[in-house]
Amino acid sequence: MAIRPAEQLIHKAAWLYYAHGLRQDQVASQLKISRASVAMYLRKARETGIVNISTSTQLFTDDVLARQLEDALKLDAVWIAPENDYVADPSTDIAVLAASVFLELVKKGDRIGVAWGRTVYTIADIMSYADLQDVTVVQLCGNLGAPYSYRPDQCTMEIARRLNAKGINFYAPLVLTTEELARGLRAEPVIREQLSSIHECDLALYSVGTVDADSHVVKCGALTAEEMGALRKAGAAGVIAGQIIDAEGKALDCSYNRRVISAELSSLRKIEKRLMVVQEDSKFEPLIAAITGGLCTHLVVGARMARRLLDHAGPAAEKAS
Amino acid sequence: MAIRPAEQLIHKAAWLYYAHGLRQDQVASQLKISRASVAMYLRKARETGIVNISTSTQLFTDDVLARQLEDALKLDAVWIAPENDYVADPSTDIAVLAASVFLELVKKGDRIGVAWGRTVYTIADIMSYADLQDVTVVQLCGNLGAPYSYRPDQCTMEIARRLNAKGINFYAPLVLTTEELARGLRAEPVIREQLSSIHECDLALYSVGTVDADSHVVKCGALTAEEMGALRKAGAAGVIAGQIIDAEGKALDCSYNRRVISAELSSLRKIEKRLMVVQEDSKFEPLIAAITGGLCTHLVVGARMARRLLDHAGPAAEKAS
DNA sequence: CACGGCTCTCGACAAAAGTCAAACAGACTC
DNA sequence: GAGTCTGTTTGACTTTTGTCGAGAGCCGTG
Repeated sequence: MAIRPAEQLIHKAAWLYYAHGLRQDQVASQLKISRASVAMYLRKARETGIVNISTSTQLFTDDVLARQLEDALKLDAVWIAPENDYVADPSTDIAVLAASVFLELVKKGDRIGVAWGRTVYTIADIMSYADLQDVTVVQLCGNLGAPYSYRPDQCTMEIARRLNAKGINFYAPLVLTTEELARGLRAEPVIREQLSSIHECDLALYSVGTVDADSHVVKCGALTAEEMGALRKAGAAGVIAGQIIDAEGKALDCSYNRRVISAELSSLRKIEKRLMVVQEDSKFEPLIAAITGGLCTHLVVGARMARRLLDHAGPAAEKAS
Repeated sequence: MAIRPAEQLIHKAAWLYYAHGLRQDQVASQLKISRASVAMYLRKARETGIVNISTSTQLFTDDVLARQLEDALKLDAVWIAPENDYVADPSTDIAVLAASVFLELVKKGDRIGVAWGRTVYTIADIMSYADLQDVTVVQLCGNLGAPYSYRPDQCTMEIARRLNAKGINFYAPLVLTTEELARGLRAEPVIREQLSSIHECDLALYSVGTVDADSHVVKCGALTAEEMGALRKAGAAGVIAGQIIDAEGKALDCSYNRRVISAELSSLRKIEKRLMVVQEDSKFEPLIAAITGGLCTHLVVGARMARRLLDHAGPAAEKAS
């Protein structure tokens, strides 16, 4: 397959069509090919990120609510997806917004840490393609062996593919059976190096998980529902990158956390931009915990959740002032 | 006119169409308006920069020639527009390319210095709209009083308008009749401040002018053809932001330069990214002078000019190594 | 309160873009 | 050297989008 001429043609077609504003038939005659081919090239150009079509996410930050939340929660930026409005599925809207925001935050040369979960995978799945140079996407936590559809490595690789970036996977299980084994594995040079380089990321993308029987970590088998119940009694408030956090956003002192291979929360906090995306209303408490723990600087939520957060933070803020 | 709801609708339409990928009729039914209105909103969204369509300029840097030039001339980046190829007017192609490159180089929060001339105005004119926040566009040199079509303030304002940025004009003439008056004016706090803040720019956009009777500065009446002839004999090699430079790219020691109100070359050199765009083949010597003087880090030229530059620099580079 | 002048909106038509099956061209295998 | 497989190109067709003039709503003004 002659890859070069094809690539060139795609670039030229995209250039003439999008930058010069020619029509497809004009491009076709310039390039001496059929218009149908031009249409195909243009589709490829869009799919591979040679052309970038992005909408301003301004609309969602212009919102007064977003500004109030930024102040109340001391966050760098908040985006709020309108809910029960004109879009069929509100949670899709949040993911679409999150994908746009994410793409807006990524810069050339960045190193990006990606966690996992349904939310992250949904974002990856609808994210448009881009052609960022020198971007590296790293996995923030260990893997699940099971054939589970939102596996950490899948999330990482899919996002890397979309950005035309390098994806670095984490070849270790998320959770091990004994603390000793986990300690040993963390000490392995390969793993050690990867874990210690996480704080060098410029941007992190994650969501937060609940700590009930429906929790992601339970459904994927990392914990049983009973174990989760016990952890909950012990103060578990949420899940970040596979780790259990308490209401203060600190790693819970428990056997499970000691058996997990994942980025340390302190490393995560060193990442400049921490983009947290929450789709479900049920994640209110976990989200509060994550924010309290400083695990989030940029936030994408739905309107209902935003109002709840403000109701929660508002009184506290008033008290403080 | 209710400006708010209209703006909101444009945003929503753009969002549903470009981010969610709905069809226009679907957007129309969601928003409960006619499809024709949706089409109109989308056009407005594109025209105001609410949506951004940008093509990768990769194609033009991938060129071997561009790489060779970068090395030979010690430039940060070079883009080469293919000439006598498939596009009708090669100089338009250079301007289109320059506009894309320019938009790619601009970041949020940047301060941009803009000079003037036909090239700069052409670029401004075909540049697509963008919605950058907190961008400031400043004029690099004084103004022409005459109703001339590529006036410095017009260049600045047009680019500011396209970027949805703040434009800061320079309310002083480009050239005065006496050196004394120029000194006095430069000492004025308003002017002084503006001149001294130029080195804080993150990006500069300019071209270079010739020093013959056809020169821009002659045509707009800043200099007579005779004066220009004399300056040429005295070593003038090009014009940058209204100032005459010699073959070394230094400001020529002459009365004219002392009567000009413009950014000092040393300030220009402090700007991190100096994007120089040259359309005409006749500007070879002036361009060499500008590059020699370190007034250019990013360059956009046509293929013919690129080859001439390489022929010129190539032997010298070989001699050096 | 009727009158231009203004913009916004809509329906209908024309133009442009997307899609598909079939033909085709290379590369590789046997 | 024929056969197969994969990926590209094309013409014909369908769907989607752009545009234009007519009409509707909305102000300030006389």
